[in-house]
Amino acid sequence: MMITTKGRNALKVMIDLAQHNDGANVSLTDIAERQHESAKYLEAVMGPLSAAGLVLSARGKSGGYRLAKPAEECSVGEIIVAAEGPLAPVSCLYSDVPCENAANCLSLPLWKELDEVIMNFLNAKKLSDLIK
Amino acid sequence: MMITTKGRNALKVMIDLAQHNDGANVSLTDIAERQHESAKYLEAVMGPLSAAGLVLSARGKSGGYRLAKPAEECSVGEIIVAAEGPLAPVSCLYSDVPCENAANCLSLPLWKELDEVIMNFLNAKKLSDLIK
DNA sequence: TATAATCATAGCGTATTAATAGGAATTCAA
DNA sequence: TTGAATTCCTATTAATACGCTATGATTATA
Repeated sequence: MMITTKGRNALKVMIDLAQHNDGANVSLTDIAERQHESAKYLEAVMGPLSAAGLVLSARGKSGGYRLAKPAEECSVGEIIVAAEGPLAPVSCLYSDVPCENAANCLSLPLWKELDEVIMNFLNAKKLSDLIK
Repeated sequence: MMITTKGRNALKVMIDLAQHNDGANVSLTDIAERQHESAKYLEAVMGPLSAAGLVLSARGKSGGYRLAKPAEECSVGEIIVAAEGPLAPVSCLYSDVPCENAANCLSLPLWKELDEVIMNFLNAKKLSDLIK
């Protein structure tokens, strides 16, 4: 599986934030209740999103999260990548140790193209497209 | 990862078969040697390809495998699907137990589109495109 | 100062994957 | 008819990733 529940839940949370995007902080407790998820688990989901600068977080009482930029400018691609890391469809791509046969591998160009096709699609989709 | 080494090796073997597609049977021992893989492991790779009708197999001495149809008519998509099963980028798709929230899931249409984008790309690529 | 949050870290059970192993069945050829 | 070459079948193992839970520390507001 290329996009795991981690990425799916990240998108779920971002959609929820986009639907309650009135400038106020939205707490994980609220999101968890609406989305039927454990708030504790969502914490793990938010970390990377926050680190990537996709959401702004505020600690303490009446804290929570909110979108760092308008939903029209936030692509599904950056959400998924933030949550899961580069989602290469094949482990050859983005590998620490490149395949020693890469130079004469007949498949590698194919995988690169596939990766581009996927990322182009996901980057073109914006959060605002999903909540219509 | 969406396409695992099983699928990658399946494609590798199919490329090798396409490069030695003179009507004679090609044994796994030969392929394994050329591709630096264990022949035993490749056996496991061939099973699904044979079951899917992508290759023809002949047992016994001077047996082996050969392509069931010209490389121009064999798509990368069918090879990968034969080797790995439906490669849904997200587990929601092609799941035995559909998500009970599917009816009002805002992400599901996105995942379906993504799956189409991927399969359209892979089905358009033919084995002959890779060996040029 | 009490409370409501985010942040950090560790752990566990399950499933998947990659790869190996041993042998059975089949076919051809000498 | 025997032997060698080959595909087929079924386990098994080791490693890894994933989903999720749990515990507590830190931070900021009311």
